[in-house]
Amino acid sequence: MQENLMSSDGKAQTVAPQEEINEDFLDEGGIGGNTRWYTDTVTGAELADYAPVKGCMVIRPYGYALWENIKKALDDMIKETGHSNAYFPLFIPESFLKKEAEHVEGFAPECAVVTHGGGKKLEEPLIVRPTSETIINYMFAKWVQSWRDLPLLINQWANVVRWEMRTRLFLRTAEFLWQEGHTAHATAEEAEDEARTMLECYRKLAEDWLALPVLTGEKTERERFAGAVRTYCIEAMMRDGKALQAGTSHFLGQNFAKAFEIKFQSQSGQLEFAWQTSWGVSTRLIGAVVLGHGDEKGLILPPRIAPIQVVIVPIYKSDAEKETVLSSARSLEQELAKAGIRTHLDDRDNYTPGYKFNHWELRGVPVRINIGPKDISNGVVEIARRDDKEKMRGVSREGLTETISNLLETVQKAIFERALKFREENTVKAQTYDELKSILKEKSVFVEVFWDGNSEDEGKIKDECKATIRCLPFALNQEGAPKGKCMYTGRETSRKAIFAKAY
RNA sequence: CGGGGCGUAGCGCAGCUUGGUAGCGCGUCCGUUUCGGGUGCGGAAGGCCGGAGGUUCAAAUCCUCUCGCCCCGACCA
Repeated sequence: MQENLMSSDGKAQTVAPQEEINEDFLDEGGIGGNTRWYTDTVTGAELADYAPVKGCMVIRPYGYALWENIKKALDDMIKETGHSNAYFPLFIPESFLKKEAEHVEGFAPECAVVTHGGGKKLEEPLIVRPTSETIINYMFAKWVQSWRDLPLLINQWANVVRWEMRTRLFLRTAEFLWQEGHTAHATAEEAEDEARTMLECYRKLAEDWLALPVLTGEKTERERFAGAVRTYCIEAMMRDGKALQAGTSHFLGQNFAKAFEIKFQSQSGQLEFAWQTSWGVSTRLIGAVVLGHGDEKGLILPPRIAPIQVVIVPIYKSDAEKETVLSSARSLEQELAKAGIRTHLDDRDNYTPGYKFNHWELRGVPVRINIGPKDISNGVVEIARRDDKEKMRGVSREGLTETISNLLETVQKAIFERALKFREENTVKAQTYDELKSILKEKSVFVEVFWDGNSEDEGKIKDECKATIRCLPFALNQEGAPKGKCMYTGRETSRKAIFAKAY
């Protein structure tokens, strides 16, 4: 915080503790270097607060508004691609989870189990859903008889619970909000297409709305969803060079269909198991926005999802000035709101303008308009951008709505470009394992390598470098991609992987 | 589960070594002054010192036991 004063005893005195965030942000690239910054920013900006239950958080109104905007954007895409929303229960019979071998192995350790209800011990314990494949597929089996019932395209917005050892606000909490899509298809090809289509929705959500460039690709066996045949993902780079998985889409093959007997009679009269997918993104996306764009002053929100896109700060001295300025500010506020711009007028009279500047910067509001007596007499306003801290004085009040709405677009693009440039500058290639090791020892980056190793090799590398294969990017694994030597095994391969430290 | 840290006013902390019944900053409330980058001044409210035992004339402080949270590792969206 730039306003920290050093008192005589050398202790930092904070001017406004509740607004404070740490400065050690980008300098500490290494693991956990910005932990404090992250927590302070999330709580300081009032996105979330710690709940009385370990690992749980309260999503505060400002954070929830952000989630609602993200949710709306994605929900529209989910519906445009033909899916319907539904809701399945929180409780799942324990026996359901056990039906798919890999699935139970993957999730059992982190499940919360309800053993009592109504003062009595339950005959069969209930699992609090960690994900809903089992209960949804149980229902699918009842609903699917014929090829005419397919495809079945369902999505639900829900909360899920995973008993995590180590939690962090938004990034990993015991309970989180998400969307989980579950579909059943007549053919493998169709299910595969579905998985890819939804991954593409996630890419658009991340890039067009959250302004976060992502790598799309496939997970290796080691990182695959428990019960899936193939797992696809979008991976984003945070401002400290670490990777964050921002969404996943799974081709489930017939694994769950067989476990839950989702069978249909095909056009040729054969009884066949359905082919399935599932896909999800969560409130973790909020963490991605915070860590993907934030700076030493706090959040930087992409205009398209920002709960408040424009904040107006009135400046005045006397009561007479106050009247004039506020009435001008109010009419400006209405003008912008009418144009569909999410605008807030900060007319609190118990805070000074300087205080408000910092307040809204911490909260990441993309554009601020300062309006004072001098501006009014000149028919102008002052505009300040959050992303590059640029100030534009004397901007004509005439046509301001259009100016602002263009500016919001500009900012949206600018922060995407900034994030993209950052990722490109922090992506390097390695030819050998030694190279990989020394690169990752230096700093957190994406490392592109030829890869022909197996899960065991991957495990060893994780132990030694703390880094994992984030994905096998589609872009680097196209038909006819060049061949090279696997950095680990030395075998010739055309497969390329991205290694990185991850959240 | 292992390692580390912390529980004292709404928030951030001091006090604990050397026991004597609690203090600072910010915030809050009232008044006044200010307002173009975290205004200044004056006044006020607010705390069974995480919990339970013990030692003592006396415990925030010493001892034992507990509970909780945060951070770091093993698991994960």
